Amino acid sequence: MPPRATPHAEPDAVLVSQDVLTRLKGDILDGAFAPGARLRFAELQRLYGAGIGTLREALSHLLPEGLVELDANRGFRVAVISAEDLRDVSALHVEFEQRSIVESVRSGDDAWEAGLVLAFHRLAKIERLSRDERKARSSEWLVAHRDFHRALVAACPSRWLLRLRAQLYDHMERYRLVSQRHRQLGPSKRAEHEAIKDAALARKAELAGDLLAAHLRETTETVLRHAPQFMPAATERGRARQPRSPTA
Amino acid sequence: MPPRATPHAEPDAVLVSQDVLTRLKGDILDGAFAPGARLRFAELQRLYGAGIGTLREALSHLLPEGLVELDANRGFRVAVISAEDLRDVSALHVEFEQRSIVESVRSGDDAWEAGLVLAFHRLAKIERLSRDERKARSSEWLVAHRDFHRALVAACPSRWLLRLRAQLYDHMERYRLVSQRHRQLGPSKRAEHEAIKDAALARKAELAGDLLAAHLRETTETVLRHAPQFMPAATERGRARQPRSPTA
DNA sequence: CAAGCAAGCATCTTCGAAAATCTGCGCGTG
DNA sequence: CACGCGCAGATTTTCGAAGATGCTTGCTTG
Repeated sequence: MPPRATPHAEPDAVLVSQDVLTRLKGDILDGAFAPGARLRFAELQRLYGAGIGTLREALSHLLPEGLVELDANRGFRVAVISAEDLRDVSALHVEFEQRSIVESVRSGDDAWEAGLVLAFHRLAKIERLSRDERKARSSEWLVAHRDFHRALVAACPSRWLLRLRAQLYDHMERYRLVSQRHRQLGPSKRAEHEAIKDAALARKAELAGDLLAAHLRETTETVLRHAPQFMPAATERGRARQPRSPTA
Repeated sequence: MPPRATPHAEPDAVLVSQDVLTRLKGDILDGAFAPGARLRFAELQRLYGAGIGTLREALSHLLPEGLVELDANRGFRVAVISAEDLRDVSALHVEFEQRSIVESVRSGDDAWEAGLVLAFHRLAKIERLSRDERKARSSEWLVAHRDFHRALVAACPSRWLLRLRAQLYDHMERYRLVSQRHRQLGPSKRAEHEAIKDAALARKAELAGDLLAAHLRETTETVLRHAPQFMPAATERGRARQPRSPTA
């Protein structure tokens, strides 16, 4: 599938580079750019309508996050994925989510509760829909899901824990989305989300942490179970050149 | 102190942007650019001899690492520091170092042992010197110290644990170096380093972890004890404009 | 025919000019 | 005198041309 770039989503992005960064990151996370694919400036320029310098800036931003890789004079590539990396990321991610939510529940105030209720409401509204409809509005679901999980841990007092959690969340999201391209949309996790939310609001920190951890582990298991389908298992180094796309 | 940029240190850096990145990061870590200071392109251009685009690329790289901050149309600033942030970073850093070294000791092979012995030797050679001499060769010590700590954990099988550890190490190093500008150079930690190395080579994973954690906690305590001296405690937002430097 | 070499092409990397934006100052006005 | 307005200078942001590098193809040679 030739990548089709996300349209401008946030007209409020003050900087072009920030807007490009957001869209590019989203397109890498949801697999519009396949893992390992080269990111050529000519194509990116066409897709995002930004200058080369601006694109380089956005890609440089993604470099330390581990979403793209750079080798000298050969340009940027989307970071590769592997079952091993997935297990590594997932183990740390589960742990960070758990620790974040425990601390968040313990120190959350009224504003946190309100934010959580709102985020859950938005997510539940989409998750109540039929599978087909959920699929059609998957990008909405993605944002709502992300916001819900962020709302759960938002009151965690450790900025660094949240920061690292966010990094790992991104990578897990990429694995989920890339794998989803090769299989059916799974069943809704509405009940699980609700249980976590209720535990959090009831201030049962440990319970919320355990539920969240189980929820995440299950997701990882699902992805791993389908891993061979979306990880072509060690194709030869460097990947075959992509067939020339249909052009404009 | 007007910042004086690090001279080209790695002639083997293939990309100008990578070279600039290395030097700029080093200069931020050791406080040549004070926390909160604005990073003006005119000045950076003069200091590093690189074009604006290249500088932007390097700064974009430092953005997700949390070493610089960006607000739209107002440019980049060195990330601010605070005792609260230091405690946050330190707690996670200690934990990550401990976990990394435990796993590293458990799965380290011959090559790891050799690397550790070598790194310790290099570090010890500098730490045996007198205080004055250590001060004179502080940049050498910095590299040796960094390499030693990296060698300790190098065999940890989790790439992500190592990656996050490295991020936190950088931030802790900045706190150490910025605080050191305002006080005497502390006593050598040679004995502690040796004890950690010996425990690691003796495959006493838990012991090595505990020693390392204690070593790091002590360092943080020292820095925190001197915090008021290098953290001017909430100067008014935006800081006074720096006096015009002597110019070229 | 295999290996080595060179030209041509594709692509990346660097750079600073031009446009956009912000900040500070001086002036006029209520 | 306080306040708002608008201009001038300072700074950031964007962009693509020009140079540098790597890859491929086709030719030459042993």
